[in-house]
Amino acid sequence: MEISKTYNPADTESKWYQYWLEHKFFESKPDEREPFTIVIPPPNVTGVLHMGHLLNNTIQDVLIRRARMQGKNACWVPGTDHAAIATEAKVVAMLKEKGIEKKDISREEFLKYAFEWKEKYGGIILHQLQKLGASCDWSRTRFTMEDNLSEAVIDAFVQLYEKGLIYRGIRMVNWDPVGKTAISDDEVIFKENNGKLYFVKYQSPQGDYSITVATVRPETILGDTAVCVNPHDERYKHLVGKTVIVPIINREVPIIADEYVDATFGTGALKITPAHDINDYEIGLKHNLAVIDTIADDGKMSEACGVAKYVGTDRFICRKEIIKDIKAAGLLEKEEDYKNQVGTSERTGAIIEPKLSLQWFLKMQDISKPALDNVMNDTIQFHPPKFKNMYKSWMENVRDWCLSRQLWWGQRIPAYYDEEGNIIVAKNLAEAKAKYKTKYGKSPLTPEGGISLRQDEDVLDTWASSWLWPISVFSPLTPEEGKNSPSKMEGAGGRLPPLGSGGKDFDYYYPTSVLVTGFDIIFFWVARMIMAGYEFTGKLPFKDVYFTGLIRDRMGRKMSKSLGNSPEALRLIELYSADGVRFGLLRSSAAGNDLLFDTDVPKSQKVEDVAAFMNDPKSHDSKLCEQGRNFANKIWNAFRLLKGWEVDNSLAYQHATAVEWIETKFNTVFAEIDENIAKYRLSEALTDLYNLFWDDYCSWYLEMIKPSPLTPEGGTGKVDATTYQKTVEIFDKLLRALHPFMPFITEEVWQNIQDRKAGESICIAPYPKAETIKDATLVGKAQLAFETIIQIRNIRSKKGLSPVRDALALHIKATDNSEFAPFLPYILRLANLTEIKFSEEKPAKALSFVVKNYECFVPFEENETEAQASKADLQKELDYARGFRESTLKKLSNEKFVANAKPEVIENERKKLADAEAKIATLEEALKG
RNA sequence: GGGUUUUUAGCUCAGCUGGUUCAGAGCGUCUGCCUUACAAGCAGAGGGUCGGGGGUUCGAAUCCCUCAAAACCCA
Repeated sequence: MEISKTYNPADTESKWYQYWLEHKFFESKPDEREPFTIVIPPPNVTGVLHMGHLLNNTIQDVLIRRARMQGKNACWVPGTDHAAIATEAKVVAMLKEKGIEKKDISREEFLKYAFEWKEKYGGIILHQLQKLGASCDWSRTRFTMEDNLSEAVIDAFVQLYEKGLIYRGIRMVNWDPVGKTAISDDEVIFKENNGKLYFVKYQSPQGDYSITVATVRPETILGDTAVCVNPHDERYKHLVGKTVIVPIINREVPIIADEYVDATFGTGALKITPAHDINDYEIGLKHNLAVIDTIADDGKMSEACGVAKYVGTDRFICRKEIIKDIKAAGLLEKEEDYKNQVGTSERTGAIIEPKLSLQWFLKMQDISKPALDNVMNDTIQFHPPKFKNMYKSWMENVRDWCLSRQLWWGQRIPAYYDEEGNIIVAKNLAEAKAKYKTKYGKSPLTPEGGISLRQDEDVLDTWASSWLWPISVFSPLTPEEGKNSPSKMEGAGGRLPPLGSGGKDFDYYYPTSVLVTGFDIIFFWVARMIMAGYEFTGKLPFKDVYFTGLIRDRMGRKMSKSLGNSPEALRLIELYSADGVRFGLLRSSAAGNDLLFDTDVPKSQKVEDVAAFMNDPKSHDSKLCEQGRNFANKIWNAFRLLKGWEVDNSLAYQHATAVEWIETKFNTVFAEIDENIAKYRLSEALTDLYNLFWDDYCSWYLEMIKPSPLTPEGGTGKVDATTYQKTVEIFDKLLRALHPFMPFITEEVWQNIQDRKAGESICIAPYPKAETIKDATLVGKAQLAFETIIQIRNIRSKKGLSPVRDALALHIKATDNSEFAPFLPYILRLANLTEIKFSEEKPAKALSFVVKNYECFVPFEENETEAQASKADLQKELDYARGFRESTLKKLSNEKFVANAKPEVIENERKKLADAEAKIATLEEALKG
């Protein structure tokens, strides 16, 4: 059968993925083996696969595939999160297209649409992961809004409330006026903004004095309830305690003094708007100021702003209007350009309005304690450890977590209110009623006899689902299983039952082995999962956390939708194959370090430029991925080569030396690879494998043993059976070692390089182990042979000789050939020599070079200039060797060095000195002639 | 403003407990090859006194101090 000259990944990849699924290689059930568990960082259900997912999931796949091959019970749980704000926004937009307004339909109807939307689009990203080769157990796919997982979220809320850790209160929150919901501090992204600083004059009631304040938000003037100065500010001391009139609304407010005010900023006088600035709010509390909320939920001015013509105007339009009016009133002193940081919503991009609102909060003080301690003492290990610092500073200053969101898509807060506003927190209405009765001694009835309990309208933050993910994904799939679970009965760690989970899966898989995620969600998610782990199970959720860096474009910018600078993941896979893309990403990403991806970027962020970029076939060219694709092709061709050989059983075993050398090399390098993976240095491990396969196995080993074509000079064109079998064995081992990194090409070749039984697969074949090395001197001897070969090739290159046609001879000045002996046939062959002669004589006309301490000659007629040049090369080498000898000598003659350095270091120096001296002698000898 | 990190070849980055097998890799560059596995390839070559300065040490890309530049996190 003719085998294609280049590897065609597209068909191969889908074929083998299908095969893996059919044979259920990725499915895991608890058994007696050691588990190795990873839960996927659930991608957003609205999302499509982006570069970050590609990197992150490739890493997880490498770890899980390796564990599976090592015989562990590998379980990788996939799933998605419900992404409250993002999904709700998508569903609202979809409804709008259908002509339906959210406000016109009921909560139940909305949720029906939302689930329909999720069914239709929510699985896209998981499907895309399959293209990447992700070996998830798809039968375990979970979703944060499904019943079991939702139940866990509600359980958690009730438990925490009962422990007194959850409270409801009016607090300043980050209000997203587009999403019309509160969001957490972590979801606010600060962006630089070119604004203006307005200097506005506030006059006294009688007009006998005035004070000028500087503000970037003049529209909030309407909510001002004080002007504040620094108590030490001499300019204003005499005014403290007096009042001024707020422009436009003519409200009389006090001038107060507070250390908070920076006297050097602006005019040193600060207007105080407690309803719309967190710092002003704090000052307001301290000084008992009134709070006037002048901006409505949608970001437009509310009735409370007190000026009829502004009501209903957007806050930014109002800003312009009000400045006009202030100017007209002669109260605007000046305006200056000013750069400041403006908070925007991560999900909707809207500018955040700090706003007072009634929300549910989780007290973080106590719950964060074990989560901090167990990371600092390395019970949970961060890779790389530098992220411990960042984690520590956040955890030590952690603020209470605003849990509620003013949305419908999410788990509805299980809090119930009666007519007087009493609160009952319970899993469901029935339990709430029962609890109510116990607490108040009566049923919560309305005067008409109906049930008066009304459930909170809000839902919980999505992270309140995600933080339970490593626990809740192992919840029983059927209620029956849950009932019989010992954990469910007794509770893990002697605590409360683990949140609607428990069961044999939980007991077996939890804690999970490792979490792989981007460091950008270290606070959102990682920290909270650790908290939840200790709080609800008494155990850590995972032992290791591997943080990936961010993927940036070639200009160093973060890849983002708005910049349009992110290549399409699936297109990259089409262009370079999944193996190629995996290779490209892994090869260049050290743990925790950002990765500059090398595809092109759009000319600008204009829609048409981004579109042109996406349509340009060259826009997705990537050298990184190309290298991966080329590597797959190299493997493919090594396979073709081996397949093309004819085995002759009558031949004796010819290549014992080469085989033993490559085995030694494999074992040496593989020990390093193992160590690198254990330390999560996947990039280094892959580089080692790449070099081992390409340089050692293909470029040296295969060239050594390749049967010479059938020729009159004695080439047989055939290989002996033992060599062939050993060569295939090593190839097989290399494929297995590489499989976790490049699953498809390795499966394809592995299946065809030897006969396989039906249902076999490389993904469950044993992972290689480094074996003990038989002859350690072999690597050194091979090195000597290779250097000799390179020198001769170099001569050919310099003299413009053909590597094939112009055969050369080699004379080595030595009588003892033992160091060369095992590799002589290979030197002869790979350097294309007619003979190798050992003798003390040196030929009259020859080019010379020195390897180790052997003087070598290639008989050759050269003219005077060439001869001079060759001499100069030798002289250069001699100078270097002498310098080298000097530095070693200096060390060894230094008493302090001999006294202080480790014995093996000294020994090594002695050896270096001896080598250098031998080399110098040889070089001097060579130069004499 | 507080904190963390980074600065090594033209570009992007490795370099783990200090010791010339440690000054590396890939890409790019240059030279020569369609040598019957592979031009997605083969064989060679050039290129850096490891940001500046100081210190510790027998010895520093590696540890310490300082300056400069950059990035990120928090406020």
